Amino acid sequence: MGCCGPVSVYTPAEVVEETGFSLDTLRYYEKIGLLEPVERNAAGQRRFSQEDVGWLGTIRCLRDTGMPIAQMLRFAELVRAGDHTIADRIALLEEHDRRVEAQIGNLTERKRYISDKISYYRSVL
Amino acid sequence: MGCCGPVSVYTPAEVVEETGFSLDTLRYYEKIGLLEPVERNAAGQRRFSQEDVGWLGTIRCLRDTGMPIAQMLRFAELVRAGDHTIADRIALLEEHDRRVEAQIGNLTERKRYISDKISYYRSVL
DNA sequence: GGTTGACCTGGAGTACGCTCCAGGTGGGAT
DNA sequence: ATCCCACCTGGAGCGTACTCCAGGTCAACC
Repeated sequence: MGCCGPVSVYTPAEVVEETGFSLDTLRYYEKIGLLEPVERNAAGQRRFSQEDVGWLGTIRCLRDTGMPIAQMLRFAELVRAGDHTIADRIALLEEHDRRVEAQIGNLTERKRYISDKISYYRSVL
Repeated sequence: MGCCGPVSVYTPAEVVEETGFSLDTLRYYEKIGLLEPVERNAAGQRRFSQEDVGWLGTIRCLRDTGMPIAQMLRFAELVRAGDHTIADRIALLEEHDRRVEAQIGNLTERKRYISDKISYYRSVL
């Protein structure tokens, strides 16, 4: 924020708490470049920025909707490359959005089959 | 069916076509017991029954809604064990049904976040 | 009756996404 | 000062669900 205010910084434990990712997963994400190299304190321990935590929120959303890591990596690269990639980011997210929609449709349909099966079993009892 | 009519029988290729599972997957499912030992012709080649194909349809539905193989195996065992397991089958399917519902809810919520992100990016362009 | 292609088996390998471990350092409360 | 616990690294291991392969057999059509 300002030049003098305390910039919010998170310890690994805090980020685990806030994002729901395990510490191992956070290190893994950093290792593969899904997370940019995280700041360290004098002892070499990670100190995550507010921005890191926000980005992890995005990651969480994409992961939970089934985006493979490889594609998240591509998205991360677009984000890092700057504003001229915004159209590409939109394209990527729109494609993903369509896949999520398809997933929801699929699940909804399959759920009907399961419910029917349950009804059938109930009728047999 | 009758004692003399042709019982419908499917070659591996036909089952692949109808179920969308690969031949390797079908063999794998048989190996782990998700499919009961499939009938063979004189040469040892599989000849799937109508029942097998129907069961594979159920498997497809459960798989596509994210049921792990271990749980499908438990379900398969219940089915094989006979009618006295129907209450257990209902319980299993109901629990799965709730998970599917939760999945749909989750996806729907996440999808909103993604759509919002797209809108944001659009507004920036 | 010869060729092509579907199918067979057992077992190894792959892809993905973490998760765990050993061995070690540093911070911070008492 | 001491102790404990969080954290560090590099690398190995794991769980899930297939997928592929080599080497071989049979069927079916020309």
